[in-house]
Amino acid sequence: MNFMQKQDASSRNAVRPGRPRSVATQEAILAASLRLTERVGYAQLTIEGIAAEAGVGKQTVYRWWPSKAAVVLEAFARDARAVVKVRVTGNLEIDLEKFLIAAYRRLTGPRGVVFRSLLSEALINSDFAQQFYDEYLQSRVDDLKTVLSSGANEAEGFEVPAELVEMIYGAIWYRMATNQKLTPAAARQVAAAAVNLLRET
Amino acid sequence: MNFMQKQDASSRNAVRPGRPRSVATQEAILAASLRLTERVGYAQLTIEGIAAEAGVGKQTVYRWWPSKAAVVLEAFARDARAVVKVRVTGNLEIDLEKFLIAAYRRLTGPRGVVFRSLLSEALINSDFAQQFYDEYLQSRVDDLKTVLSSGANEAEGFEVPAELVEMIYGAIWYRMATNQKLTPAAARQVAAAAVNLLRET
Amino acid sequence: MNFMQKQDASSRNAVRPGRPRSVATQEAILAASLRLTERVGYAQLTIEGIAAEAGVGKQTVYRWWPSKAAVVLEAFARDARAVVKVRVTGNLEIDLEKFLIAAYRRLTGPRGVVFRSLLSEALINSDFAQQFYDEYLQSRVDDLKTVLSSGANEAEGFEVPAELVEMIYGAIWYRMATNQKLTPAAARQVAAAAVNLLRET
Amino acid sequence: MNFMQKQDASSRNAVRPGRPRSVATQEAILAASLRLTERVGYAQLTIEGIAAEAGVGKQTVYRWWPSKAAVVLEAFARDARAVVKVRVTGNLEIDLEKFLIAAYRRLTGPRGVVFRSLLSEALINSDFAQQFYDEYLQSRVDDLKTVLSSGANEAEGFEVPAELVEMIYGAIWYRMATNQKLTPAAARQVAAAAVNLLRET
DNA sequence: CCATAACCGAGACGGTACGTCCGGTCTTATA
DNA sequence: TATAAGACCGGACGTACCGTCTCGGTTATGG
Repeated sequence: MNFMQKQDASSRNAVRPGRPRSVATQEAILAASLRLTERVGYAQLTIEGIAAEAGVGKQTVYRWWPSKAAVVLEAFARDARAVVKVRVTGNLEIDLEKFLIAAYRRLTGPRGVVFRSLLSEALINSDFAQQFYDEYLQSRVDDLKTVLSSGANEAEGFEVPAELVEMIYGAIWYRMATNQKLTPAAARQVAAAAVNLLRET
Repeated sequence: MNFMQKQDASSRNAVRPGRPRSVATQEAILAASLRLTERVGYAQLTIEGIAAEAGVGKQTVYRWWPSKAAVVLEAFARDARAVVKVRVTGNLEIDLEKFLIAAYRRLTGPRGVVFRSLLSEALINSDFAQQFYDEYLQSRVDDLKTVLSSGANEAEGFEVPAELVEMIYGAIWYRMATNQKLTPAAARQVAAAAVNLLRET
Repeated sequence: MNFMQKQDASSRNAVRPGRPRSVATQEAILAASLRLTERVGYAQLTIEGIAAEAGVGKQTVYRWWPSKAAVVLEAFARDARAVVKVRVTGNLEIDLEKFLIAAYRRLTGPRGVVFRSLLSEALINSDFAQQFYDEYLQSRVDDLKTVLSSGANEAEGFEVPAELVEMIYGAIWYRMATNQKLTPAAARQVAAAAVNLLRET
Repeated sequence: MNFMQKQDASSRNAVRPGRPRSVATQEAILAASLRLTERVGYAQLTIEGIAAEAGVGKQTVYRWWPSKAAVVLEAFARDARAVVKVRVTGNLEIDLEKFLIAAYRRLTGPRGVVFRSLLSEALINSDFAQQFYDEYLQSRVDDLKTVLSSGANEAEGFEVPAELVEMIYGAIWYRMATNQKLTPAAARQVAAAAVNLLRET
């Protein structure tokens, strides 16, 4: 769960001597990392800056996270857990379109900047890519698969083809890296294509 | 064309006073930037390192490129121009599969590291995203469209749907950012899905 | 006192949060600056070189001193405080001659190189000239005045004429800037002239 | 004579093939070096700046002078040759006072900045110290000796004591390096002291 | 009158140091 | 033991000049 942090939950939750970890401080750091990423951009984001923004010592950040990417990932994933929702009605066309439009919209605006930052890091740091997948992307993939397989509930043991997920989410990332807006229209086109592909199978 | 450089082609080609730019130096820098990116990774790549590797003064790098991303992009794009080829036989299934397998293979191995670096930068720097598209990606998109539209030559004025390109190339980028190998099998699955979608239209 | 440093004594001696300044580091820097000035000369002296010689980060030098001149002045003045001594017997001729011969000798040899450096800087930087006077020269002027006025103790309220000090010390600086050795003979001649002038008054 | 320049007069005056040295350029460089020294100070003076100010290529400066100190010295000495004058009436008190007041005044104002620069350089560069003496100071010393010995014309073979020159000019340099104004009053006091010393002998 | 040669402006080049920023570690006092 | 503060060593930033070089072009002498 907390493998992004230097000490995992089990050892932290055990009763230990000394002053306990400050939850308020931890949350100040996570909030500051989101705020700063959105304000100045990931390249300009520094651990020093996060600490200052959170009103915290640098050491305190280093004690719990190994890098700025780890801090931002935890902050982003925690935020997503509270936000992302899946509704399935049984009508694949409508469900998928709604799901994708929501996803495209979520990634427009401030949080999109943070997401691009994480994706950017994942591309050049394979350890982080794994953490990014486990901490955040896995859940989104599960969400998508839930939607995609809801229309195929008659066929037991149906498995969503991997390349379909790759192509649907990949299409978002393509637009992100090519300066194109994540419009509802774009979402709709991808949704329609995905439905076509799924019917084919 | 050369807008990645601080001075564009027209003014550089004009007869100007002073010692002319050294071609050997320029090529040493570009070669060094590829070599170093592959060796130490983009995050560890520094202008200072490029200069040292090329046996060149730092200022000389700064004189012609504004950032490490710009150097690497020019080196990568120049290299790609010499390497990427498109063959069209008229058989869409086979042509597309061959095209994608070649693309997947090219992005495995050293050059893939460089490509990820550029993609990584494009995600957090929209100016660079534009340059990346203009200098490199545009051509790849044209290549793909050439292949995709070759099977539809009967229908005049046929236009490849934008989301198709997004989904095909996006699928590659998805695998890149999630630590998955770019296998020929993965390429084949995407190719097959793309053919299905194209037949549908 | 410590106005050569970026933070003055009062605020530094107060209990402040954070890791305190390292005395060992400070002394390594001062020692290195003398060593290097004597070895390579003031023009070739660099902050970078001082830091390297002291085994210290560049920033640590910049944190406490604003320029190489300031470092060298503090090192030189601190050293002088431990070395310069005045003996007064009441016999003006002998006292002055001894005093000047000692001064001439001290400024021959390695420390002379450092002194010339400071003088050189003072001539083209009037802020530094003030600091040089306050931190170092003032004491030497007092020493000289002590010697000069010791023979005139009968006359209460006797004041050494300013131009006398200027001419005595100026004679040293003249020889320094004209490649002439600071010989005991030269010291003796100036001492004799000074005694004559003083008797006249 | 011209040993400050890289090529001496004999070889330059000899008839040689090729385009001859441009006098206008040479004078533009000398004038620019004085102007810039007075404007920005010796520490901020650069060969590059001199070339730009003179509207000249850097190489042209380096072709004729080995360092910025050499340029400034030639410019300053040439200027002084046209300015400094000695008048001797036979009245030592008055002659010396007038001579020193003029010297003090000359070194106040812009040219004083240049003189301090040369003195500053001479203190840390003994080769330059020699050139400074030969090119400029020697003449001033001769001037001073002319004045000092004019009152002693009855005594044949009279030699001005070296330490007297050192003390008189040294007194000026002392004031320069200690941020004190070169006032006529200061000149008068030194003149009076010098006369006393001379009468003594 | 044209070849040869040196000069000149411009500016690229390999370097060195600048003064700053930040990374990651450490050492204080305090909680 | 955690924390805020901040000093520490180290490495890279992007810039300024150094002194050298290589262009096109200019101005002399001499064959």
